[in-house]
Amino acid sequence: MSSSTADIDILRKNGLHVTDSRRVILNLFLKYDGALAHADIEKYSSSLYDRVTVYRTLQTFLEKGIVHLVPTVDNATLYALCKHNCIEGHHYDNHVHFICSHCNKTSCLDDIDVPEVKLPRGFRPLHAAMIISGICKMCKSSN
Amino acid sequence: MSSSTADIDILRKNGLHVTDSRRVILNLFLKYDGALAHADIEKYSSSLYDRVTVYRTLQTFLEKGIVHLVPTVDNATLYALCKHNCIEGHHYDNHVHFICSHCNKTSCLDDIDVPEVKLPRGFRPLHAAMIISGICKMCKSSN
DNA sequence: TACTAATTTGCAATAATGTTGCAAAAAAAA
DNA sequence: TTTTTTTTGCAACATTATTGCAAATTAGTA
Ligand SMILES: [Mn+2]
Ligand SMILES: [Mn+2]
Ligand SMILES: [Zn+2]
Ligand SMILES: [Zn+2]
Repeated sequence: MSSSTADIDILRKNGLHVTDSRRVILNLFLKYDGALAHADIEKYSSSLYDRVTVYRTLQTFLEKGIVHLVPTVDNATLYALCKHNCIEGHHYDNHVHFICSHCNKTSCLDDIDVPEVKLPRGFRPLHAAMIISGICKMCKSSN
Repeated sequence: MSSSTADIDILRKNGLHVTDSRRVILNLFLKYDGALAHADIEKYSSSLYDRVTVYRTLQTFLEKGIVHLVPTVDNATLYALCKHNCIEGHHYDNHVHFICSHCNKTSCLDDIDVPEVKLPRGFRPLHAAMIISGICKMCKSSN
């Protein structure tokens, strides 16, 4: 059985050294289709790595444009894979984020752009984020 | 000179005991037109009250519907006065929030509703939040 | 006003989350 | 294999927030 090297490719493409922790954490994102918190990563990676290593790995992924921060309403720090053409120093994350109040999963709706809004006179917008909560596809269909 | 009792009225109307800290903190919100963080309150109230008292006061105001939490992109906890008909246990805060990247002030755009968005099949929306960053009215006009 | 009951406050302890410096370990290059 | 560079783990520290409890304050009643 040949194991995939998609993770290695992504690390190499971004000029990062290939290390155990980076591979494991990146694979969590590749396998789980949704946003992950630091605590999730500690849990799913069986506490193999030091907290600080996890923080630093996420920070590195952020800087390289491998993941982006997900806006939240409850002050949690969430990370999700960038699926567009984010590069070092600049993210292109203007999609809507959805959080399910049933399963608590936060998803990137990568194909739904944040809509334009007409602001009061004098306000100049530069960036917009949108968070929609409700019941997700999976939870709705499993009823 | 007769000092206003708007703050006392609000506290009474919400069935809260009238105390020094509650009056001072509520007046900060009434005078400052924007969102405040816990640290702002400690600063502007001249550190008169214990941190814990400030936390508990904000929590009480939240529960009564006197203030609402403001969504942020940088995981800061911000509070702003409810200007609509929020009541104990239920907020009606579906307006857009604007954060100025110049003066850093966060404003409630109370008259701008969060727009509807067409979601992928299967997602059922219950609530939506929107945060727009850019240059605010004051900063733009003072150039 | 004085008294009483209920609520609120301040303090100390504790928790959760995140950051920094530095030596040891690991990865990449030579 | 050896050397150089990067990454990791650990300890210490910082910030933000929560809890229990006794003292102080508020509101209602006599
Ligand atoms: Mn996203
Ligand atoms: Mn608001
Ligand atoms: Zn769900
Ligand atoms: Zn401004």
